[in-house]
Amino acid sequence: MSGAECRTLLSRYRLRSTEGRVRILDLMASSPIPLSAAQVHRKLGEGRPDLATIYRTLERFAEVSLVRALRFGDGARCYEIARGEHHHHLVCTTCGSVADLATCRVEPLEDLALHRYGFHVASHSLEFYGTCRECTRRPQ
Amino acid sequence: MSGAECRTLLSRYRLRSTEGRVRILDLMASSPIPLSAAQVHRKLGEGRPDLATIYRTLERFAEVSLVRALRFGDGARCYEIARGEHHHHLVCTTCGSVADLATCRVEPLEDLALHRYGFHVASHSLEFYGTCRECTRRPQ
DNA sequence: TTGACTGCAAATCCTTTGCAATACC
DNA sequence: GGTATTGCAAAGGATTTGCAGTCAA
Repeated sequence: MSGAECRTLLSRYRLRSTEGRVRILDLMASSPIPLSAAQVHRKLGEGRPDLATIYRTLERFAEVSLVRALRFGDGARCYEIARGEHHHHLVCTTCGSVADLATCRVEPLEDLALHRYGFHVASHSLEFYGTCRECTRRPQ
Repeated sequence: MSGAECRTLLSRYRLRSTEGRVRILDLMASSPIPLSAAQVHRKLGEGRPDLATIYRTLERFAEVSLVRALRFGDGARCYEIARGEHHHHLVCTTCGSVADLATCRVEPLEDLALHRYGFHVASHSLEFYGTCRECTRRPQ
């Protein structure tokens, strides 16, 4: 995503286009995997934007649904650019890779929750942990 | 669970039966909802066992599968006594209640992960967030 | 111009660790 | 008695906050 495209997108969401926000949005848009605030900070060179600003910015982006907040089993809060459909993740516990699993078939469980418990599901999180193809092939 | 029962259970798992462990196990066994280390500490009166000991103990219990570790969307690590089958949770974002949803039907997704991505699923986490029956009924 | 945004430093919260004292088996 | 376990204090990491200065609209 070019700088101009980032600025357009930001203004569409009524967010001020600062250089920091453009850099963060650009990075998020080009990252194949979800990133934590610390990872964004590292990838942007530890300089500015400030770590605190990165936290605030990612949170702001999540508020307007520019990004989606995730939380994996290790507790790290991560964000991914909110393109495409809601989906789940395949987290490799060996190499740390994260792949998207497009199809979502948890509706039957949501129906069960409603009919048996009277519980209205607003959202859910579903993540899989295991071993990716490459790590399965690779010896040890 | 009585003190004696706790001690029996602990020794069955080859864990020394200290007073602190008995109190923690007793509490976990009687709690209808998962508890964090801080919650255990509070419920046990802020005294002993020490908070650090509670962290170590819950982690130890999880190692031997006396409890299961969970992590909800807010990031708090919680533990629940490991009785019964693997299951998922209905977390009410209004009142904070947590109910168990017994049935688990995510195998089709695990099959998909394997066949389409070559990803071997070892475990998964699935939690639902929404509004429980009581909070739905209750005005505001 | 002015309110949104940022940097910096400090504060919070959650969790872990080192170590000497203690309690269990 | 020997070792696992504990308490206490301190360290560590992630995240938030206060505040004054800065910048986009």
